[in-house]
Amino acid sequence: MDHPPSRTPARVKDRPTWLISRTFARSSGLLAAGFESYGRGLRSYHYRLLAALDEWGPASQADLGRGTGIDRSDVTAALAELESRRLVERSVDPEHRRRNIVTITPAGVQQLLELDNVIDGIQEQVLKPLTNAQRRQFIALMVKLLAAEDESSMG
Amino acid sequence: MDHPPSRTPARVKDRPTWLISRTFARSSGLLAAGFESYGRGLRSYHYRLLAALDEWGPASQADLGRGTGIDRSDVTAALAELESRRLVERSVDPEHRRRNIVTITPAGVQQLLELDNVIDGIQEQVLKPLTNAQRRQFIALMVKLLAAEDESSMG
DNA sequence: AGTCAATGTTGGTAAGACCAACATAGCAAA
DNA sequence: TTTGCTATGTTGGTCTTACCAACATTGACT
Repeated sequence: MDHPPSRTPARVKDRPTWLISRTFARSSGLLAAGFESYGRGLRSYHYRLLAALDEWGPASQADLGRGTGIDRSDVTAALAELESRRLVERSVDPEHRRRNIVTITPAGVQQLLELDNVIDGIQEQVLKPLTNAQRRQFIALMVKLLAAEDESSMG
Repeated sequence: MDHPPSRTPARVKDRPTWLISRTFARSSGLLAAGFESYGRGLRSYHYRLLAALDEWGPASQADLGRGTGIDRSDVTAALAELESRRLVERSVDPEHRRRNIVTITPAGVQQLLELDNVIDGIQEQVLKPLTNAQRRQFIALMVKLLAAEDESSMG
């Protein structure tokens, strides 16, 4: 899943960028293991797309891409896989025949709920070393760290 | 560099694993931009290897791999690039002719110092939204989060 | 001497995040 | 209305990080 260094150079090991990358490696390793075991071959793109469809209702592929931050071409590929598993349906928008309307199916909703459970369990594993107060702090700090990004992407 | 989602599904956006992945995207984006502008074509593998050589002295490729957490095959490739830039030298270990002894050159040390400056500047950019106290908290929380991993990799 | 582990190398894979180019569809300005 | 721009979905790439498998060679242990 991940080969952590056994010592790590001193100039590297306390730098925030390094800690962030190790934290990400740990988190994404656990996530990958979870998808591997319980995700039926789906990955994070699929999960994000199912979640977006469930929460925002039917949407075009371009809108899904913009909403989830996934590139149009990757949306196409991921939706093809979801469609082949009958988790979503694609139909041509009658008002704009170039556009597809993507809808989540009942089976897709079911799959999404299962993935929700798996992913919730992984949050717990990732944060296990922290107390509840520390978890809240950690989350709040990341939200603050990312607020600038959100603002800039609004414009 | 990174296409942040414009909305992000609710079930995704507050999960720690998501925040961690966005934080990493931001951090590694800034890092990549820094390497792009000032790194003369080097990337993080090169930096980690130079740092390891500078701090621990000459080492075999296998030791470098274990010490830095970089796979043997990736060490080979990265060292070849460093060698072609005369930032490291490789010579056969007389006591074990299968093994290479890798040494950082003065030019390599020089390059490492330049990269140090670039990377230090990026720490500042990454943490900019946080106060000093928050930065310390954030770092401490990640260290705690990763402590378990370090223990397990010792055994 | 024979087996086994370590070393460096080649070549491959996978996910995530990108980009360029294309045909088609609709819109808007000329 | 024709021309030109933009949006859409699709195909087919690239790149980085992180892996794994296989191989010949080398040395060490039995």
